[in-house]
Amino acid sequence: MDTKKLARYLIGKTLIHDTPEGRMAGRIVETEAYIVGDAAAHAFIGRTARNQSLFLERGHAYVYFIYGNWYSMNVSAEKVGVGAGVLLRALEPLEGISIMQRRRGETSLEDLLRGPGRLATAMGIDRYYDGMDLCTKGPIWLGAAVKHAGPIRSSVRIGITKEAHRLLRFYERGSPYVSGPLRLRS
DNA sequence: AGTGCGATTGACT
DNA sequence: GTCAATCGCACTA
Repeated sequence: MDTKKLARYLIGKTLIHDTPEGRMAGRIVETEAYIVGDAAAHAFIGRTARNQSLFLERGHAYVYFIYGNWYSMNVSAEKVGVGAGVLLRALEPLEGISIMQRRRGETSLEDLLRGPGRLATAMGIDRYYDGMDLCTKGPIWLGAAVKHAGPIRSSVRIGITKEAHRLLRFYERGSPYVSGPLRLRS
């Protein structure tokens, strides 16, 4: 499975985080692929202290800090030594909603996990989780789909300038929990 | 040691 | 719709 396939595969799966406050879980409804040779990818410049988790075996967390305020989470996508990942851009709230709302403020269900920075804030994800294996049950992991996913559509990626034309963003069509402008949600 | 900028968000016009 | 905030990282010297 390559990075692009993983980005599609992850739609509908769940992200679960167990904390002392309780369990939080969300259903992945939007992803973006950052593939090998992609000038927009963090791994493009080669392995560094910051991005080394992208070079781990498929299924590990790469968490980075951006714009002085936000964290975003990726799933490493290729075999060891190859840098590529899938950015988690939006989740549908499933469990631990009151915990997440406490972290994010009094936001609607639709805005709670809509956007990479928002979902990381709500789920309590920071650099502590960087490098963790998401494929085995631990503090944070990826679970099976809880319901049948709707049709998956692709679009240009959001928030980047380099290689922005590539159709490497994937989302569940019609989901109210997807980020981005309306034309990129239907 | 200094510089420029980013896989975003929230506040404001 | 526009725009500032904010700081870690990569790069230059």
